[in-house]
Amino acid sequence: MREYYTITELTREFGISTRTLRFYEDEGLINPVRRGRTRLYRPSDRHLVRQILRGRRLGFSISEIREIIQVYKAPPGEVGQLHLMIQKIEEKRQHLRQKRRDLEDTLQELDQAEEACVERLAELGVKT
Amino acid sequence: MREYYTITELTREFGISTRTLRFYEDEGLINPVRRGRTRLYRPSDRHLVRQILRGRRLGFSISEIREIIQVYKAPPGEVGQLHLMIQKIEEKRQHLRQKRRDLEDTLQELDQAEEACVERLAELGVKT
DNA sequence: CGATGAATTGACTTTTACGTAAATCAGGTG
DNA sequence: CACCTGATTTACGTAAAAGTCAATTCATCG
Repeated sequence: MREYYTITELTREFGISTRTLRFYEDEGLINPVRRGRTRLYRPSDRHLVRQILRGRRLGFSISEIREIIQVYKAPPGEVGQLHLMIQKIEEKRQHLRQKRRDLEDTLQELDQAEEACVERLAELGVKT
Repeated sequence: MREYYTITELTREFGISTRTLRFYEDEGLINPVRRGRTRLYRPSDRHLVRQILRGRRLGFSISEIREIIQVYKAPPGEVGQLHLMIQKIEEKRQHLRQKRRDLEDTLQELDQAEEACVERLAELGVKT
């Protein structure tokens, strides 16, 4: 496992622009270290980027992604904070479960649509 | 089952604004009938709205939602079109499967995060 | 040493998905 | 009829998430 990645390496790996990476940094989602002014991304930063993009694909906003990322970090030291955190996590899970329902419903309707197409083809005497 | 719904009925049912419904109409996603200038939504329109909102929650853009909705409609009459349609459907399914992977991965990381919290609580001598 | 190519910062622009305001209209009610 | 309520149209505004462009800096290779 490499120690550092450059910004362009990550843009290529993930198919995003440097602007996007810097934007996520401005938004406080990642914190690459610097050598001079140049950003160096650690494996942990790289993994964060992966998580961010996952959130993006799932339609979460930057601030929602920020909240999810908070959760991934080391657990807090105080008992009250820990309970709050667990509560937050459950909340996130609810959102994801809603999305999963939406997803399964959509998949099912796609199946139905395909079936209709296949039937129509059969009616037209096309062999499948 | 009701024959028609007014625009405000739908806004209340789905928790969206009239602006949003009219916007979706401008975008060609729905086509309520009219009595005079007033929009009347049929059960089929209502179902479309439900599908649109599902797509929205999953992070699809309007044009992606438009494509998905196309697929839900009655299958085309021509063989070539039918094959194209089936191809499109498979494509959509791929996108949804990607989202499902993202979703499961995120859920798993949330589980890990929660476990870390619980362990930390245990270390602090808090009974669960 | 000079040029070349990657990286940075900052400012401005764009696209998407609506929000909001103003003016108008239709239809029921007292 | 005056009025109110709910709907419509038109037009402009806006926040989020980047894209784009320009000016600079910096390292390093020949």
